[in-house]
Amino acid sequence: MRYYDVLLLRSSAPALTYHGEENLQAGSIVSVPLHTALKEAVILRQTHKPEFETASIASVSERFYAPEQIELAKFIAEYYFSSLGEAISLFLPFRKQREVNSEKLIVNSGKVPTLTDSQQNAYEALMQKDKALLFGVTGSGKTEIFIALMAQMLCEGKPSIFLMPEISLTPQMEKRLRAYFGEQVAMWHSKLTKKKKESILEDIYSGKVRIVAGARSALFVPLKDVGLIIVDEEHDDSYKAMTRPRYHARDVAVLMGSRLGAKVVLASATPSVSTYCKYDVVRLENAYIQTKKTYRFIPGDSINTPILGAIEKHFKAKDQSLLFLPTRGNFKYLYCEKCGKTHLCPYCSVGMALHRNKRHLKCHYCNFTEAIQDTCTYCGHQPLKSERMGTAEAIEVIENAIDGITIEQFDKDAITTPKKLEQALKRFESAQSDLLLGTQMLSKGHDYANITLSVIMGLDYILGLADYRARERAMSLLFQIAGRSGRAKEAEVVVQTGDAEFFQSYLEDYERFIKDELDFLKMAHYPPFASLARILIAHKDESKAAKIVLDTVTKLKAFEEVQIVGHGKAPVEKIAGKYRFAVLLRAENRVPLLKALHGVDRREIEIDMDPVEFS
DNA sequence: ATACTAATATCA
DNA sequence: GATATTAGTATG
Repeated sequence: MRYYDVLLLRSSAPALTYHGEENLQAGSIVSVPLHTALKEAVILRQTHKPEFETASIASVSERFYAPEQIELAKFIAEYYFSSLGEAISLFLPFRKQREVNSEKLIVNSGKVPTLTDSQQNAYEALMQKDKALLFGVTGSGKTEIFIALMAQMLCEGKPSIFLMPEISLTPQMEKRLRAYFGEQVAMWHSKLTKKKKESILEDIYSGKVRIVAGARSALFVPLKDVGLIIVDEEHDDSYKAMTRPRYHARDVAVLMGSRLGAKVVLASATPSVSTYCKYDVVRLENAYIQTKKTYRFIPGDSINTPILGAIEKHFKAKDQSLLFLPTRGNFKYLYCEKCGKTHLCPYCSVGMALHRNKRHLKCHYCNFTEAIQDTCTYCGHQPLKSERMGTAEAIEVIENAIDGITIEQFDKDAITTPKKLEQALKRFESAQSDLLLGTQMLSKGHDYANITLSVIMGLDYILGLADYRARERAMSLLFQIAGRSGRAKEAEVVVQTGDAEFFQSYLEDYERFIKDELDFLKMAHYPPFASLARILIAHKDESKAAKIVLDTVTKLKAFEEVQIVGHGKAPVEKIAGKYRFAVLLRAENRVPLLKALHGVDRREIEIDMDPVEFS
């Protein structure tokens, strides 16, 4: 009889011991009885007979996790503070080879995109490196480079993984990939039906599918001998998982690349400051002649005369426009109408959130609390404002002001399905609507060839968020949205902000912004010059939650290298009857931070390593 | 994670 | 005193 430590899939339980007759390898997927039901589990290791009675393994699946998958899961579990069972469950297992390789011919449609000189240069530079950041503006032709790289990998007999944010809303990438790789491409995301997933897995196992493109979960498909992992739009926060394991797909992709010997290409027109700092940069010069863009900066925080005037002018000229408005978050911030600046925490350089019911301002990092301010610290203007407009209101205001204009609402409320997305885009492309008005969704993926006017509102709001990357987020958004327009025609970009100077100074050079921002982050001790972790506590009993916080903080105080930036009630104090608390930690190096956190009792807390969300 | 067990609250 | 609800903990 053999004894095995097994991990229950999707469970936070520790490894449990079962027995069986068969000689099983680590990674084998089995079915084991627990209490009354059978559960899926993975063999972790063989072990000796324990003191207690063991139950017998019920059955052995023909699927298994490869040793590399288990090793990666171990890293993820340790770094992101999940159980190993939860971490291994991210991966999709391999299947035992049924018969000897049938027809294992490497087929490519043969088509390869013709690269321009600058694309060719970038391609060659990327071929030289194990990992790199491909930095190129929207429309510089990154996709052709990706395709050329994937085609080259196929020639070498190696499959590729292509990650992009929000797959369900980007069907055009599928079209482009299919044009070159046909049936060898599969699109993968978590919302696929079980049946669809099984059919794709079948195609992966058989070797028919050799390129998997999709959202962050596509990183974990069972492709053998992966040669290339591309992370497109690498700056996008949706690569960070918000449920356990709270991994960052971009960072895991880099790790995976080095463990598996795969090339990793991170790409963006507005790369994250951290990525730019950490990896070699391959610049992609502009391939096409950009049409002229004229920027105009206007003050204010609502749909005012200059904005209405601009929209009306383009509408009258039978041209199309786009208007961006950030999604209204849960929190309000005090900002100055005149200079656009948000009232910041004196200790953390992030926006102080307005808690109106409590009649105070609070820093979501360190919990510093002060009275609601009335006067702008920067210019002395008063009073400070907090109300901002939403999409629905904006549409109403514009419809009332401009006779006969048709507005397409382009946000999470209106675009709920891929079908609705397609219809909305179709209406706009066929000029049935004049103005595309929406949120962040506008900045993702789609090009709007005929737009002659982009209006960008609410950047001051983004700038004022309780987030150390608020400036980066605002700047990236401006570049992303401005980049959507002016493809075919000359375009005007109207930017509403009280801090025109800040944005204006970087308009021609995102890279210069990154460099300046790195200086700021270094001074303020934020990533990539420090490591952050957030502890979340939720408990039905408020005093108990507070006690857990205190116990945790007390324990952490013993670690000199770990700074407790702040702790207290979470920005949203109660969700689903549970009182929430949060602790923000910082350390110059991640290792002591990880060490400290592995030392505290983790049963009643959740640890969010490298957090991107602070509210 | 989930099911079981102990502890505690609720009810007639 | 019996039963419902909740909290705590072991699961193999």
